[in-house]
Amino acid sequence: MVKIAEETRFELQRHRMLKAAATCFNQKGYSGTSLKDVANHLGLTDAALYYYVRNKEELVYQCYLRGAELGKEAMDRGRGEGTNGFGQALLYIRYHVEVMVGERGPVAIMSEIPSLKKPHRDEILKVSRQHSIEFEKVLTRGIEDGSIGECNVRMTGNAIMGAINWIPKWFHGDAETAQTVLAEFPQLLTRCLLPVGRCDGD
Amino acid sequence: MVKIAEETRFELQRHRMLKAAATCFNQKGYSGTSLKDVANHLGLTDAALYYYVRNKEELVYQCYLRGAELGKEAMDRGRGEGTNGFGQALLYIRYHVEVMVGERGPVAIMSEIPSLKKPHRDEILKVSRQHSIEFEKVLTRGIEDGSIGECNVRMTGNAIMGAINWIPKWFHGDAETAQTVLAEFPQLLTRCLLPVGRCDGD
DNA sequence: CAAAAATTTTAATCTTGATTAAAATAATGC
DNA sequence: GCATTATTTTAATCAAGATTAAAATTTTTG
Repeated sequence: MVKIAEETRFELQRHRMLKAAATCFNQKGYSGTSLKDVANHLGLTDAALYYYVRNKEELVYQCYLRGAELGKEAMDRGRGEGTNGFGQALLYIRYHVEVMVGERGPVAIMSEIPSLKKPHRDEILKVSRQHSIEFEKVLTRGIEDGSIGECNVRMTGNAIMGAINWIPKWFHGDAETAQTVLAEFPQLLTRCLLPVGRCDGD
Repeated sequence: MVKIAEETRFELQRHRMLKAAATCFNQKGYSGTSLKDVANHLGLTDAALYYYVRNKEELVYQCYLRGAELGKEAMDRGRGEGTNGFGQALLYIRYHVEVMVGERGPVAIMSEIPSLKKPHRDEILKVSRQHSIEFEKVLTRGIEDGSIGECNVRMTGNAIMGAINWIPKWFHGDAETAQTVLAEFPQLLTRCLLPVGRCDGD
C-alpha cells in the first residue's frame, strides 16, 4: 500500500540521487564514479542506492532519461511560446541552457549511451532522435516563415545542440558564469540562424 | 638498438591502436570498450596492447593526446593561413572539422579526462585550455580588425568548440555525411561571428 | 642461415567495485 | 504506543575485465 506521502518521499530521494549521479558523472567521468561516490553525496551507503535502482546501468539510464525529459520540456515550452520559427528556436535554446546551468541541473553528458542495455539504449536513442527532429521542425518552420535564413537544418541542429550538450564539459556550477552563459548563449547560437546574406569569408 | 625502420613499425602499430581505440570509445563508450575490443579491431590479442601502452588509463591518455594534437595542428594551420581574425577562425574550423570527419580521425570524445591519473589529466587539461586560449585570441584579433562582430570570446569559443567536439556523437563515418559536414559546418559556425547588427529576436 | 631483438600469445592471477541477503533502523498508520 | 511498511546498513560474495609472466613466434640483422 504505497501512500502519496511515501511516493513523494521516495521520488524526492530518487530525484536527489539522479542529480548527485549527474554531478558525479560530469565531474569524475563515468568510470571514475563509483556508486559509493554517488551515495556519499547523499550521505548514504552505496547499497542504499539499490533501493532506488536495480543496478548501475539503470542509474545511468535514469540519469539520461531525466536529461532527455528536461530537454524535451524546454523544447515544448519554446515551441509553445515562440511566435515564429526563430522565436521558438531562441526560446528553446534559452530554456535548455537554463536547465544546463541552473538549479534544475546538472544534466549528465550522455557519453555512455552505447553501454546501456538494449531496451534502455533504444529508448534513450529514440527520445534523442525525436528531440533532434523537433528542433529541425522548428528550424524548417523558421525558414518557411522567413525568420530564419536558408540552411541545412540537420547540420544546424547538430551544431546548436552540440554546443548546448557540451556545456557541462566546461561549466562547473558557479553562479556568476551561469549568468554569463544565460546572457550570451541563446543570442550567440541564434545568430547563425539570422536571415542575412551569406559571406564567404576570407 | 632501435632502428629507424622498427621505430616506424612500432609507431605505425601504435597509431593504428590509437585510432582503433578512438573508434571503440566513440562507438561503444568508455565502459563498454574492453582492451579486447580494441585488440580485435587490430587482429590482436588484448595482452598485445601492453606492448604499446602501460595500461588502459594510458591508452585513454594517448588517445586524448592525439586528439589534442590534431586540434592544435588545425589551429596552427588556420592561424598561419588566415589573413584576418575571421579568416583564421574559419580556416581553423575547417581543418578541425576535416580531422573529425576525415581519414585522419576518428578523434575520441574526451569524456573520461577526470579519471585519468593526475599527471596525465593535468597535461590534457593544460593542452585543452591552451587550445581554448588560442581560439579566443583569434576571435579577439577578429574583433579588433573588424572582421568579427563584438562578442564574448569566452562564450563564443565554448559554443563553437562544443559544436565541433560533439561531432563524434552523431557522425558515424559515412563518407557522404562527411562531405555535408565539411561543406556546412565551417560556414554555419562562423555565421555567428559576422559583424552584422544584433537582433533581439522574437 | 643463425642470433638477437621485437612482437604477440597463452594461461593465469588480481583487483575493484558492483551486487546481494539479512539484519537494523526509521517512519507511518491506527 | 504497537504493528507495519519503508529505508538503510552491514558484511559478504561475485564477476568482468585489467594485468602479468613466461613461452612462442615473427622480424630483423649481420
